[in-house]
Amino acid sequence: MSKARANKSDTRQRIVETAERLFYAEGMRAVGIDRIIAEAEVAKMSLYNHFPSKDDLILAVLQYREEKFNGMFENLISRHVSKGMDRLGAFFAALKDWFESPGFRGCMFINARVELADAKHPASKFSACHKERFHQMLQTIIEESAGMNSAETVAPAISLLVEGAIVTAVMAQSSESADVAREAALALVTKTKRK
Amino acid sequence: MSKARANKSDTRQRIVETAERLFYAEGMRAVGIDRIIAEAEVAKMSLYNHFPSKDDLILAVLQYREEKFNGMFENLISRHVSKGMDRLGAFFAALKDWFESPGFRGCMFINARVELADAKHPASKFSACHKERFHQMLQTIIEESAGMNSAETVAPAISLLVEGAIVTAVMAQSSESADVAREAALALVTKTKRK
DNA sequence: CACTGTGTAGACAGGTCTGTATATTTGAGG
DNA sequence: CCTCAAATATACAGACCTGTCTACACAGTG
Repeated sequence: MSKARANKSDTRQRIVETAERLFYAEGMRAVGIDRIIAEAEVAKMSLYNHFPSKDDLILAVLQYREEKFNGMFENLISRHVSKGMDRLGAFFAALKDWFESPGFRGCMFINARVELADAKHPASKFSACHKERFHQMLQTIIEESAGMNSAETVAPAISLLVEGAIVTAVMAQSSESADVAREAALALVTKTKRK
Repeated sequence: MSKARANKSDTRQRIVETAERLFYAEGMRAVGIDRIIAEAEVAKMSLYNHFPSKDDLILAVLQYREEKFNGMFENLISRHVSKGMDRLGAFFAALKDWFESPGFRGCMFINARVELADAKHPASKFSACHKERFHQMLQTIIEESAGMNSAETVAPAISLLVEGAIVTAVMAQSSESADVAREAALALVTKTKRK
């Protein structure tokens, strides 16, 4: 009693959540297994029973991160939408919220791709796929503001603006790139519509 | 004789160039000192005589990288300019050339910032400064195509497009983001001029 | 010639890393 | 109550990492 032993397998979940937090904050190469099990309060063998290797854990962490990030981001967007903002404006407002959130250190999937270096690593491939899904989500939002046809032409450019804003927010340690991206995106949308 | 002993200190230069090549290709955490001295054909003590620690070497490598990159990029731009292209168009053509160059793995300064994680690390600070200088250089080019006044307003947006194109080129392993960025940049310039 | 500065070769210390092995404890279901 | 799956604690192997130390080779200069 009282030791609050892990019931069934929230152990796995605790490992993934702890690793996600540490990997995002300090990088996947910088954080070792011993550190993860210490902070997750889990035995090393428990980790290796759930994940054959650190690479497997990394992949699982990114999968978890995608779900968590999507949920968080949709949440931020709806909050702005419910205040009367259109969805594209709400997207950029959410982007800025994210940049200003404590512990912000850029896009974890970009970071993973950079840190792992190897494009063939499963986690690199997953990160590339995440970006495709993210840009698809953004395109859907753009369609509401720009219409189906013009969205197809401006969406790739706006995706670049967003990726650039993320990177620049990290490099310059400032969230103002979100505003620059929003203004440019709106300019592109109105220009395309007018055509 | 004949061993082709290092005359004076091209030793230091050989260390920096080797480290730059390895760091860019595989990451600064992934490449160890032993690997660098082996490929540079240099004794470990020679390295530690020139650089007190690996962090110092990293900083020196980034300084070297900036000069090398600037030279390479200016070179690519002039080649396109001499074929009759305007400087802004030449910039994006050079960007695409870079993306398609063998061994391309994104912006080394972004990569350094991501890998080091610590914003206060000297190499992180240097990387942030490099980005400022790079964007300033880009703004100067934009001024030629858009005029002084409108350049000030569009340059930050075009910088985001360029950063986004770099990241996307890595993630998608494709150079087409350079074309998307160019088209969007031209659209922003013409729209701003018209106003 | 002797001195000095630079590079070389290689061993080594001390830490950290991933992953394994072992032996034990715990809790839930039949 | 007994069994079995899952978690625990801990030690350990073997690799790799940064950085130091020592002893030596060589070239140029006074």
